[in-house]
Amino acid sequence: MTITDQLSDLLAGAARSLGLTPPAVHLSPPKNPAFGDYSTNLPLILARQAKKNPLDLARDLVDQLDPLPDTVAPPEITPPGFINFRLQPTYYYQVLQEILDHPDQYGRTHRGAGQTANVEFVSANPTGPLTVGHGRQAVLGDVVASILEWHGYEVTREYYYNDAGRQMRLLAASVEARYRELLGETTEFPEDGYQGEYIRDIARSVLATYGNALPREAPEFRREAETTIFQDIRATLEQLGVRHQIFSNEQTYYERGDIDRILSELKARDLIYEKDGATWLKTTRFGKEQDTVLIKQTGEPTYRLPDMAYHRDKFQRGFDVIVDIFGADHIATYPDVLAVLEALGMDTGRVRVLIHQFVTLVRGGEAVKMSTRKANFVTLRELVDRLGKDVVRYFFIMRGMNSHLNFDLDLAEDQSEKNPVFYLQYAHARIANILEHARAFGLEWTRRYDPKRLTTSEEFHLLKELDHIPRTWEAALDSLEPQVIAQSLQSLATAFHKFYTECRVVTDDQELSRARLALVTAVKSVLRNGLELLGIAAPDRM
RNA sequence: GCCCUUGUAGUUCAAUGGAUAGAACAAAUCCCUCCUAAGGAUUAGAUGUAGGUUCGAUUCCUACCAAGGGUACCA
Repeated sequence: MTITDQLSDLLAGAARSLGLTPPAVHLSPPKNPAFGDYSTNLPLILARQAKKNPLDLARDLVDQLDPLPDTVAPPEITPPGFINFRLQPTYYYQVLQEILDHPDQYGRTHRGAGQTANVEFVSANPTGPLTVGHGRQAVLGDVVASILEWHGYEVTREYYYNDAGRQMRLLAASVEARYRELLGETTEFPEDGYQGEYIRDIARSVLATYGNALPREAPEFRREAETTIFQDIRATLEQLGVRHQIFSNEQTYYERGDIDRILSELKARDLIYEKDGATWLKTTRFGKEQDTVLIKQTGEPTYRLPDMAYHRDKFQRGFDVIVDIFGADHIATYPDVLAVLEALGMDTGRVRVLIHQFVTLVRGGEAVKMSTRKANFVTLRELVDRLGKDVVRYFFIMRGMNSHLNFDLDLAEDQSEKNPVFYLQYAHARIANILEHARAFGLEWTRRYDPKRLTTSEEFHLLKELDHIPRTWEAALDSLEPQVIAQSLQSLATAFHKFYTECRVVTDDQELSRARLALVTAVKSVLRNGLELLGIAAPDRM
């Protein structure tokens, strides 16, 4: 039980003993250190209910707070009605000891212990290389998965793609057109075809492998395209440090009959009907303005139907948590899928849908519309090649998924040297260097140290940052917003760099040195854990 | 038209309804006989507009303006 939980309980108890019914008591570290270490607005919230002035109520509440843990100083009351708690040094020394005792447990909640989670992300159809835009989702999904793992979930990272629809046919037709061009035949390039240079490369490879006599619409065109492009996608993800355990595709659900099964169940529940030669889903039942086409006039389902089959499959595989990560273009479609699953009797409360906004690519001061078909994209591979995995990952993860990110290609390379990720890594490397330096002086951090030798404001600032880590990393589990982890590491690194300039670790005073070695050792493990969560290297040397 | 997301410093982004709105880059000025200056210190600089709710609003509500996405037989 954390100190804030204890204080919350005490405050709630105090409120009840005054005859009040308190809401969830909220304690948070105030921005201004003059207001103590943790602060609550409970008197302000309860003033109306108590029919009292908040300051008077605060005094009454404080009078009822008994007994406080001995690591907490007597609380202070400040206008307009906050109660501020200050923690004793012994509390922070305990935090330090806790980290040193269990460096890999600090900040874990085990809330997911014994549970499984599935995170579906990237899921780009194999029609072209991954773009910078996909990079955001790749990193977001990977770190969300890591956060779940950190808190005890057994996580499956999954990639789902459509391999049965119009896009893949168009891809095959584009390859075939380039193939026939190579043979000198006059062909028409398909309207809306894929225009990228990589299509010509695939056509050349088809020619080299299968010769010049492939019949019209030979399956080789598609197969070769899919295989080649998928290899490229997987290699790019690998470069970014993203690994999916499972690749699922739409075709499977046709073959297994799941699509037909969904259809007949929807029919049995009177949720579909025929009109104009198409099959419609009654999405108006779910509060939409219009019904939705499930099967086109051509007899081919839209992607929604296999999506439904795929999601039901994920339910049937028994995951406790199912996370779907989509770009903003899917915002209108996932409610249909969820509504259908609900209608078919599944508990959609297990599903967490995370929508991220798109990355706007800026070149020469102007926004570039990216399109795989028109081949005016910048590939993710190019980006990772040029900037490196850590810079690219950090760039995408340091911002909230709802921000409409601007990515300026002209600045990317300049900025990459100034990427804040180096600030974090440098803190880690500096500590590694201190430890090495200490060893050279015959000073090894052992379990023996006297925490009371830590007294300066820089040391306490660091200890307080360490103290904040668990609540921040737990908040990341609730919100599945990775940027709060990045922010917590930034604050920790800032506190460390400040400490570094003000406090020398390796000194003639062996006892002081040992205490500071203990402190930086703790900081180092938290930084390492945090960087690992983000999938970023924690180097010992830079 | 309607729906979703977003408008914060010159720029790119932060800020569970809290107290003095943070950081980075860009600009200006300092600090390496000292464990790595990829660092530290200092200066200047912002909540789109108009209302509302609240003890308190960047945060919640309404309208307007602007950007991105969606608006159903592309995914």
